[in-house]
Amino acid sequence: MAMSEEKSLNFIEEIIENDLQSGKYDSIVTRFPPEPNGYLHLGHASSICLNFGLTQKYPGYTNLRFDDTNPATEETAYVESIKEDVSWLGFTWKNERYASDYFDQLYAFAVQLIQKGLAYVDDSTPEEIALQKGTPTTPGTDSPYRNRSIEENLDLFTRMRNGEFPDGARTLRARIDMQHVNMLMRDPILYRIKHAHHHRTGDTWCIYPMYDFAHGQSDAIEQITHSICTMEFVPHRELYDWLIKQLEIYASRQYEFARRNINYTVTSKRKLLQLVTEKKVTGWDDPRMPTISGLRRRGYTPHSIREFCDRIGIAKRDNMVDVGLLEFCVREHLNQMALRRMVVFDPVKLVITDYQGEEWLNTENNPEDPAAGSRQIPFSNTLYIERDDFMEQPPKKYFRLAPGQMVRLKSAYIIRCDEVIKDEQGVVQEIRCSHLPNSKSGSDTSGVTVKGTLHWVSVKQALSVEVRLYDRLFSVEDPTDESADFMQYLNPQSLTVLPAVYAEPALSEATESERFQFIRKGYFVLDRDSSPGRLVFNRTVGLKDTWASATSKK
RNA sequence: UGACCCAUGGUGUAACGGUAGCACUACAGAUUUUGGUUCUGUCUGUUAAGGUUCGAAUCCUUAUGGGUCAACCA
Repeated sequence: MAMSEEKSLNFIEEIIENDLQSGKYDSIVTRFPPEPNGYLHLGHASSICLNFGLTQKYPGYTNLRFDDTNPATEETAYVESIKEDVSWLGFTWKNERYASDYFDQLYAFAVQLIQKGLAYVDDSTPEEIALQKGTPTTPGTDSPYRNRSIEENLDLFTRMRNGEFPDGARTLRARIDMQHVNMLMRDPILYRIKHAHHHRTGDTWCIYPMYDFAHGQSDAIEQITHSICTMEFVPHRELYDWLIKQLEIYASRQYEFARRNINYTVTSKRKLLQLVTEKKVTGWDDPRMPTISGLRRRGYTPHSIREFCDRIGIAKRDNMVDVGLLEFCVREHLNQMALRRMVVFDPVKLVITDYQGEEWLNTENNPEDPAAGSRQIPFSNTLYIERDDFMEQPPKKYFRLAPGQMVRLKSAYIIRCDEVIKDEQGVVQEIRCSHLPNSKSGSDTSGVTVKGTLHWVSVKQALSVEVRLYDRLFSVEDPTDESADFMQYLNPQSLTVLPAVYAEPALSEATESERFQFIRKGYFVLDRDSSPGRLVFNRTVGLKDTWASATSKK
């Protein structure tokens, strides 16, 4: 008998299982450490799902830590949005922490290093420091201030803290090795002077620790067992470990995985910010943005994003994930939960000449989920159907309406096209049909089978709503390709607004928490721009359309 | 002219010296009151050359290709 399938572990899970089995740890602690200088995006989702997922799978917990060591770029508004996004994705952090919580401790660590002769105050200018650094292929040179006495360093560092020097006048540097092959080990800057207001500590400080003197130390303070980051931090690991050793603090370990790249989009805070500031999108939560808030507004479900992160996995090699997988994940979830509704985007009038009056027909809300129940839809002899559901001269295998051809109207009757009314330009104005009275859905005794089923809306009860259709933001797979500025690859057709389409009346009660499938059209969600008299729907993703892809190929 | 990281179908990811598997995509077919869903099937892969071994995607060497490193950013 087949055992329950054993899911293979990613390399970080393997490390953790080894650590747990060897007794190195009884439980683990991870952290998600965003800098509050922008909104979270799909790349962060991967890290969130990894870090939080690990402590759901293994004993332990995950902290949310804001890496707020640069007051120039960070804001409380970003902190709030990050918390909202992590929660929305479905994760709960054990402790909410800030690197700025540790500024006193970090300062004490720096003093400790000075006392051990492992750090010094440098008066060099940024240009001089850059020169001293050397290049990856040539060794660096010592700063003339490298051999100051411990007393002088202590005095200068205190005065730096006391605000006696202007921005950039001095730095605190680790005293390691200017000849080191790893550039990061060439006396890295630990503290810089910045007379700036911090979103949490206000004006208490005018010196701020650099990433390398804050991140690992915060990990140690929180006793993070597995500090997971992306591959570009690999060279930092040596410095991370050096500081642990010299400071004699808790030995957190850093592990790196490759950042997930997704085609037809960008996931870099800098580029996303540029899209916002240059008004190429309406904001961080524009439904075309790969931000969590954008995806949320677009109608993505937290579950579908988690599923996506799970499927793309974690590894160390460069990658370019197909955005089609994200779309697959959301379709899969929405198919199970979305309420079906009928909406006609590009209407043409259809009259059933041998039908009188009106009736309300019963139809299921979701064929995948009987528990979703059913609703009533109004039917009459004057309807709207999609213009492209009719062709006067249909190609082969066209299952829709054509002169003399029969189709079923979803949840209603089978009809046959008898006559087409056109204007002087030859544009179809009205399609006249007759119906099979005994073909009513649920009680069909006609014995007739048809290949096509069309969605429709009764003209008299039709609701007018706005629909916004989104396409990928960029028209090339890799907009970050250096051969041109990424802005040049923006897809001019990324947004299509249909200000007035015709919807069945049940949609008037739509709420933002519901998801809809407009039958044969795609998945939609109510946008917050809606007002009582003016409903706006965002298309989350279209339905798979094998007919359209087959016909476009010809 | 250096150091470090990485290399499995079109894409993502497994195989831990012993049958190259899974998913997405694509393409067929069946079912279907959504050309959706579901079901079945098909195509496509270990960067290269040496070496170790009874046996190599896996270990070693070299080459090739991609990426990272010279912010008082994170």
